[in-house]
Amino acid sequence: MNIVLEADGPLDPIATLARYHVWGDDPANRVTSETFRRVARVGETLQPYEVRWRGPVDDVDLVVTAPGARGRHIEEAVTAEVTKIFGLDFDLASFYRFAKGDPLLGALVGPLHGFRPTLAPTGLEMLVGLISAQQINLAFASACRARLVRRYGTPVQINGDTVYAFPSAASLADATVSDLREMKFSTRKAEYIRDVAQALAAGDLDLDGMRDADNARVIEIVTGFRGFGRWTAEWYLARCLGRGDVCPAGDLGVRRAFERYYGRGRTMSEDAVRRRARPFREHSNLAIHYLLTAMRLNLPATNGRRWTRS
DNA sequence: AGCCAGGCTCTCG
DNA sequence: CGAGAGCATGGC
Repeated sequence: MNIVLEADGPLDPIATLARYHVWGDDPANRVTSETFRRVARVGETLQPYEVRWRGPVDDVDLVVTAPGARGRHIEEAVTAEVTKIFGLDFDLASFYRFAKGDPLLGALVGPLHGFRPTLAPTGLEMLVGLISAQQINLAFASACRARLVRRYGTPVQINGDTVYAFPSAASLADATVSDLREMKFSTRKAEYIRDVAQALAAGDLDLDGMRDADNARVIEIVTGFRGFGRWTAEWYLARCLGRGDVCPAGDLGVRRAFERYYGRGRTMSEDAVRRRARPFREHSNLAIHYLLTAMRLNLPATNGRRWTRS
């Protein structure tokens, strides 16, 4: 099976996929300088696929090959995953117009032209990633998550590479706390992962149904589970559901980025970040991802001009 | 050595 | 309620 997806607006695949390796390799999302490889879980079927890209940043085609794929629902599932992973549904043109009105964002969008946030293809993968990342440094979080993928996922070969299908809810629901502890999760995190997997397997948590719920309702549902606070729920909204009007202001990285770019190096409280982000409105998600990426790449706070409060 | 890392829960006062 | 301890491990 061979699918070509056209990006609507600019797309820089390397910058977009960087999150899958900068804090450690992800066995479920394999990135090279020319390819992205993953396994889609479609019912009982494990469908490996490879994505390559061609053309300039402003006119990129994604070429998806899925060896052995049969059936329309497999093709639709793979297309849906690629759309999320490459952030194809984000409206960059609209964001770039908005950014021009904010001198600071305006200076950052040039160097990051075509960068898009990746969206997690499945809710379970997002939630497990978020639990992994709570409180600890991202390299350690990535290592824990990778150990979990290798232990509970399923290895699949594609073009000489081994990619792991992310574990199913059922397999994580059967995991014991002591098994998960071996992945270096804390006892509590092990319980959170097992519990949310059991809720999914039992149908007590309907992640698909949350697509139609408003932000407040999603936060209410997610934070109803032990181990899931506002930070987790807001990142879920931003990086899984792709909601534009979300700012995880309590996030350490987000706060540091705001302190550097909007706080002149002075510390900002979560509430201060939330207030400063309010004018971003439906562009909040893209704005914070551009700020976080600018921070990671150590881009200067201004473009030779000084930002002044109006 | 000790403190911090993209949090959250639980326990006290 | 608000503050503070505890969690697990690795890097500095």
